[in-house]
Amino acid sequence: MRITTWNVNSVRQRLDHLLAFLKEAEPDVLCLQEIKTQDEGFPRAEIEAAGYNVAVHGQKGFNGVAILSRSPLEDVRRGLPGDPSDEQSRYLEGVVPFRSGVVRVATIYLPNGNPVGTEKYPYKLAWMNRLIAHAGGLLQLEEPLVLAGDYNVIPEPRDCHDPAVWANDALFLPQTRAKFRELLNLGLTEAVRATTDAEKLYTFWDYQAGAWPKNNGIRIDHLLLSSQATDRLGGTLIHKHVRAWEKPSDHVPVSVELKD
DNA sequence: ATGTCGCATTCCATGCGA
Repeated sequence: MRITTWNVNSVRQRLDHLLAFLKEAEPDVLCLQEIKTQDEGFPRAEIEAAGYNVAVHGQKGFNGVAILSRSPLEDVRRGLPGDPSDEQSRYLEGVVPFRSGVVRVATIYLPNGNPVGTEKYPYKLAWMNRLIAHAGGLLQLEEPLVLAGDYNVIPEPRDCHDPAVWANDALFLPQTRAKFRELLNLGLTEAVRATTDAEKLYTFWDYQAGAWPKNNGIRIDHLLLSSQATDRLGGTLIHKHVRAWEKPSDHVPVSVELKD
């Protein structure tokens, strides 16, 4: 089965691209981030007409996540546990059938954290701590698990065009990358790096300063797999051509294939 | 490292968050 993550930067602005991508790539599950709408504004009918079930955790204006699935979603949980006062919609999980059992899939929009020096960076680190705690609990289920999303983390220097530019950025600070490693060290496998050592693999290109034509990108959209999912890992794909579509998102979809 | 985009409101311009 194919599981894909995509930060669409407004699902309503990107509906044509979304429907074209579903038809082209035929993902079994598509995790969306930055839908930038409340649940009522989500284009549910159009997506259901394309053959997908929908689970949404929306928010007015910013953030917002969703999971689209060919099979009905079960055990849907909205929001990341650990802070009842957190009102930002950045996490949603559910399970879908896989082989004789299920695969659990989460869509994640991890806080950006910039500007560093404001309350935004501690919020990012606290959110990562909550994700680590929650992922640890999910791993105890010992089932195939895919944590997919926009992590707003550049894991290593080779994951950006020019590391010097990002040295003091919340996406690349040593503390950010250490937290990301802490998550991986629970026993998760980052699917793209498990399947390729290629250089200049990016998933995001800024709208500004000609970043796309200069291939001045960063790799921040990741799929993290439990051991039970990693055992079925068949391959990964960064759908780079989508960035060249007219009026694109600044992120492109990233897919993992799990062998049936 | 700033050549852009999308959202909301104060609503035909500006501030905010990427």
